[in-house]
Amino acid sequence: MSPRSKQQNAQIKDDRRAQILNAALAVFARRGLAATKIADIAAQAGLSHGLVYHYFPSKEDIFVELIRIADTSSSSALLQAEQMPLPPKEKLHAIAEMVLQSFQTQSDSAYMFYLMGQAMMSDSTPPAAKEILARYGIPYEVVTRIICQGQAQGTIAKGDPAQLAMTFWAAIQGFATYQLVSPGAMQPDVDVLMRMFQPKQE
Amino acid sequence: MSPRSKQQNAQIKDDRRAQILNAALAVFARRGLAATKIADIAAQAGLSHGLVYHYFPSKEDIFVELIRIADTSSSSALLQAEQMPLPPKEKLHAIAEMVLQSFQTQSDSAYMFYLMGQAMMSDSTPPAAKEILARYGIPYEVVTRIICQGQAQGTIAKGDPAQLAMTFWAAIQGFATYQLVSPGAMQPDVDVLMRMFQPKQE
DNA sequence: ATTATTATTGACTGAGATGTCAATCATGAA
DNA sequence: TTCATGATTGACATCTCAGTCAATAATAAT
Repeated sequence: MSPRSKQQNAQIKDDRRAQILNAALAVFARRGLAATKIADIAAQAGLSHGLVYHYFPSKEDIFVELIRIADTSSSSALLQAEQMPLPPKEKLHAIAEMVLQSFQTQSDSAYMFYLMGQAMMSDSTPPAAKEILARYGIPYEVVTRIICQGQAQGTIAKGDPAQLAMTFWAAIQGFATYQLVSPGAMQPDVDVLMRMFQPKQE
Repeated sequence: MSPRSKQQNAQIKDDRRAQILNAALAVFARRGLAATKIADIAAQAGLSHGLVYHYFPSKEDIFVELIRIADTSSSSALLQAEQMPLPPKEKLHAIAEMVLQSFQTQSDSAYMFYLMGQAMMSDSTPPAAKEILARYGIPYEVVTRIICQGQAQGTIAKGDPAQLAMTFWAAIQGFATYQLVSPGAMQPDVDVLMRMFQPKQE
């Protein structure tokens, strides 16, 4: 009666969805949402453009899904990092290292980062994605909290914690961009970045 | 015989060109090249879309012209800054302040910065723009030179100067993005940025 | 083999954007 | 006023691409 089992079909579906999302991430990051044709995504994924519509209702929906994934995965990674049993300064160091490392090893990560930046900037970002991004603040908040703790114990420089956190992420955002422009050209040095938090020495 | 003098026509032409370029800069930065319709630029500039074609052969040509302007103006600003009679560290400080200040006062500047980043990243950047960008390295080289001088006299931390320069510009690139996402929300602190160059203290 | 089910394809349609162009408007010289 | 020049407009032809859909391929149960 049934040619393929439910499970088999579900498996194929999941595989194809992942395949399409992966292809779309690379193409979106490199061309931007508007410049990307469904045919580009299909080609990158190695299937017909009709099939893409079998799995996603539209180009925008793929984009929104990617933003959703980037949001949840980065938020959970940061919340998890916050739990590490380390003093504040070392925790920031570990976070920076983790993020920069991920830019090198899995290019997915730098793509995701860049995609978020793109989506936040652009007026042509789909509203559904804008909504997710409006709520997006976990990584920012985590870093702010850690900075506050470090300041309380004097291991991190004084100054508005939110501003320091913003500077931290702005620099990392810049690194992600750099990494995509010149892949593998130069590994940013975490220690240099961490000097931003160096308290005045007397 | 002549209804308007050559000069008057030249004046109008220059004005319109500038008007269109200004409008295009704002729209390109916010939407990206592909998502921008000629009609958007025309609307922003307050004229018909037909007229845009009277002044520029295509959307891409406008884009390339903007990249050319960004290239020459930023290069000359940096070369000029290099000539300031200041010790290396203070020179870097002055450059950072100049750039960050310009993000606040004339939003043109942040737009230009972001546009360059976008153009470097994107696969859909017109080849002519890519060529300009391939040669683009003056700001980078200037900062590298200043860092070398500072390292020679011990006022700037040791480490690969090119890498430090990259980190410097990556952070500033991040600030430009931040500034466009949340205009006026938070002024990045130049001193925080400058700590990246702080040599180890004993 | 047959068949039911679902994945997969690619020709097709319609929306919308680009780039063209004939007609119109604005201006200052004559 | 009239006229010549060039700026300016908006309707139009053309093209590209998003999204649809009827037809086909693949598969495993029967």
